Amino acid sequence: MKIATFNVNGISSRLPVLLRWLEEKSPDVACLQELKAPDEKFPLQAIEDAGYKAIWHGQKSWNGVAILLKNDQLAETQRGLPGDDEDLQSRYIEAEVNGILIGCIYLPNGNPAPGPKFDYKLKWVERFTDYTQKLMNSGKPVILCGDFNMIPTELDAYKAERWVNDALFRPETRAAYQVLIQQGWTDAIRKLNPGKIIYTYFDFFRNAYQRNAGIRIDHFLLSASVEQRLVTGGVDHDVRGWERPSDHCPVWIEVKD
DNA sequence: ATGTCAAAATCCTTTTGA
Repeated sequence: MKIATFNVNGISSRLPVLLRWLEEKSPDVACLQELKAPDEKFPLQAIEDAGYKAIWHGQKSWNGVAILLKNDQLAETQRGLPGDDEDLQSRYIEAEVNGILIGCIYLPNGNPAPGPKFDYKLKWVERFTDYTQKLMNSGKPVILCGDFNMIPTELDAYKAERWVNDALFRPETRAAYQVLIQQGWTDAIRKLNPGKIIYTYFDFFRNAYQRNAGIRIDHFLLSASVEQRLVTGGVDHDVRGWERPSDHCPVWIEVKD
């Protein structure tokens, strides 16, 4: 089973890229982030025409997440991150596929930092970490994937020293990432490529993609039983070079059935 | 400090978030 994550950066404006990517790479499961569209604007017909069923949690202008499954209906297990009824931002959706819980995450960016957005990010991660501990304790096979907006280590940023004051790489963010990982999750892409420079995001400024000046913020975190089934994985780097692309590359893994 | 992109509001330019 091939599972992918892709921050599409606006599902309406990037629909041609999304459809071409589904056609060319044909993941079984696709977790999408930053739909930037309300529920009623989700392009269900185009996605069904491409051979996928979908669940989605939209939001006007910002955020929004979805999970697509090839040829089959999805069994949704969670919509919205639990733990705060006042948080209305659409940043989490989860489904069970072939016995694996798949959580699709769009973690807050948090810039500018410090400030209220950074405070929200740290609170969100804390709430997320409470929830993922429950998932871990359940003993089920779990995959957490998406745009984490967290640069794990210096290896994961071009000129990391320039990111130290950014919400994606501040000490508080890295510490929160470590707390999460230490619950027992495996960073699949790093596990497959120890020591290798891999980027999943290239901003639109200053030809970042052409200069390979990126960061690695789109992740797959696996519970132990899924890690044992991990076959391979990668980054669809070329997609970032397509016409009118997202600023993120799709990332994917394959696990044994 | 800068840069790009797309969408919404301030409404055909400017502001915003990323």
